[in-house]
Amino acid sequence: MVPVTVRRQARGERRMAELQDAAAAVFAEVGYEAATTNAIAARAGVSPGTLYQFYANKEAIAQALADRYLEQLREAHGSLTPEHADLPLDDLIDRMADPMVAVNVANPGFKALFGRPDMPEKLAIPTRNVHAAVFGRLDAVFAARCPDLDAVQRGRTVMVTMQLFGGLIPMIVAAAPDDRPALVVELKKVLRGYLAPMLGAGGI
Amino acid sequence: MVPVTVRRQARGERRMAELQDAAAAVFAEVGYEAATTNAIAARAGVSPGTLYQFYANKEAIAQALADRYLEQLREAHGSLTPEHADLPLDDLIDRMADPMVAVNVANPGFKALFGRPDMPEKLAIPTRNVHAAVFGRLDAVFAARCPDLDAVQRGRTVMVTMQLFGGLIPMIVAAAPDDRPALVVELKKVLRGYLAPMLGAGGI
DNA sequence: TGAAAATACGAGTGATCGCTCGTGTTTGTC
DNA sequence: GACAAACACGAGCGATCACTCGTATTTTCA
Repeated sequence: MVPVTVRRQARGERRMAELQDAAAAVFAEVGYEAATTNAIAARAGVSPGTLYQFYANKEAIAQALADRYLEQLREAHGSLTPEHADLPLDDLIDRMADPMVAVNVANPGFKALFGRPDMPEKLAIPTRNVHAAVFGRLDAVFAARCPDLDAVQRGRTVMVTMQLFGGLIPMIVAAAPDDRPALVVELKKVLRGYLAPMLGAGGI
Repeated sequence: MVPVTVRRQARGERRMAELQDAAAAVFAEVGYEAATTNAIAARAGVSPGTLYQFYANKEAIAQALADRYLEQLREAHGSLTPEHADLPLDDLIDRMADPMVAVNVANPGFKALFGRPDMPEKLAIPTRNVHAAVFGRLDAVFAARCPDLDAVQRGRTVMVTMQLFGGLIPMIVAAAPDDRPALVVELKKVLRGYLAPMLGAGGI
């Protein structure tokens, strides 16, 4: 029952968004594997059959969610381009960290989709897209800031930087809202301590 | 079919170890959720019924594995105590990082058991034990090194340090063996960059 | 207005998987 | 050698869950 091409009505578009919201909520609560498609449909106030009217299978919903996340990240990172490479390191770190934290806090469901050690292969594809997009951005900025750094070491640095986010952001998201600012400060300390020797003072 | 007290024979002890090995292998390959008890039994060259002769359920095997991990970590961290608090920071970092990396590389199955965002509640218990053990060790060392640091900030520092391991070690384990040394260097750069301002030069 | 397309329903199906149980085999003890 | 306890087997039970399908309703558009 996978409609190859369907002329969606406005109602259909709305349902798809509602189903994505429901999926995000359920994923956030019980994780991806334990989330049942029937629970997602129920959460959206819809029958199981209706869910499958719009999404071919469970993975397809997760992919839609991952794409939405990618979009949000792209927007949020709009102020992080090679042109900003000469800003003081603290500013650069703010422009990396703050949107990342904001998007993750606003979308608790996504922690269930990313950074999982064991993911169905199909889900790994949108995950890699997000990864690649972030990697590309950081790599471009680092390259602009340090043209002399060789590509291999730069790649390692970008990879490690991304893993630092991957390691610390779940902690920040899981923390009580009152505790988050202090943890964000720690995140930035980590980034500054790691990046300062390589990216130098830059700008100022 | 849960034997409350059983006089294990040598054969039984051997089987239990074989089942733990098989579980570690299967967990490493497909992750915890996707691992079937029948697959674990088959991997150990044993029938499903035999598996349940020794372990009450799937969680119980995971717990046994987690306990084994905790034991290995304890041994590996033997040279990290408050008495070593005055060593140069680089030495201290070596004593934290090297055993951590070694144990994780030697036990690829455990990455499926720890650092998961969504874990069955029962499995969270041995996970917390490991967490608490590592936390206690680091906290004691940091406290000995910086008696003036207030407990709240020290706790945050320990927590962040642990998350740094949690974020970077999977990357190191997943990397080709030839690439690992360079990544361990990066891990230590991260730790040094973050901890140096707080833990100071110490010792030397 | 009427028919086609899109949306919606929800009981049901097939497959999977954790776990059991009746039965047979090996090991330890007297 | 005899008896009990531990070990081992593997077909299959019960529950869960992704997904289907026949049918009913709403929307679109000529």
